[in-house]
Amino acid sequence: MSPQTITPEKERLVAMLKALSNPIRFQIMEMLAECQTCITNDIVLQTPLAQATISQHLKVLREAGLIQGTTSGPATCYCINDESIHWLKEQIGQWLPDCCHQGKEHQ
Amino acid sequence: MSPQTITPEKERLVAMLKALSNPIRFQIMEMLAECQTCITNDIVLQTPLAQATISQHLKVLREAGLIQGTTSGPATCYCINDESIHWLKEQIGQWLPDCCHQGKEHQ
DNA sequence: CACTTATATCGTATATTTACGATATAAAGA
DNA sequence: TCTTTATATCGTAAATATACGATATAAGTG
Repeated sequence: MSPQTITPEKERLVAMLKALSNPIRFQIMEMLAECQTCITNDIVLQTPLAQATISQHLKVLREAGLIQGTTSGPATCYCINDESIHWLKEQIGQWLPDCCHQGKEHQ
Repeated sequence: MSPQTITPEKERLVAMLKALSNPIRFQIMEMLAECQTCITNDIVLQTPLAQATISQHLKVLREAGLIQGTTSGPATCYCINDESIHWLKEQIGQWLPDCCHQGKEHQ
């Protein structure tokens, strides 16, 4: 299989990168990493954006598998999907192994 | 400094992720990793897209610092910017250190 | 049962991205 | 110099992404 063949794994990776490539969503991930679990409104209050906008961004992150939401009363508790972050790091770590002398002159 | 503060480093990282979050551009990176150096037309021939479109994608990758282009006669030779890939891997590897038990139960 | 709180979704306006044909530029060969 | 080859850029159309107000839903509270 040619290196540039599109596999479901690569599709998943590109979808994750797309979700993370928006500055607001990237920050939401960092907020969630810091607070462990927080509800939509906690995030809304930490940004200048409208609730509807944040809810939409959370949906994108959820659909990329990067976060999980569980209903708790009227609120939704969001937290990072640790497995997906681990998978992402592994994929990026292994990506383009030939091109950048990894683990040789660096680290 | 709060974890979710936007630093120039984070901006650079998000810009790289954005450039990589397009399937065509992701594939171009893999093509370049395989062939080491190739000209625009080599890439055009490996995709169903028009030359103008590929040239535009190459510009995005170049502006994100992910690839470098050097003029060689009428052609432009592109290659991956190894330093930037190394930096990207390092950043992702260090990202969200608290959230995903990295290096403990896995690897 | 109102009322508050928290959220998701709908409809929509605007901005950005993506793709392409046409065209300009630049180098090399006949 | 004319032609070919390789590329970048311009203008533009179509598709997506982004943001917001309005609204619907759902769970508690008095």
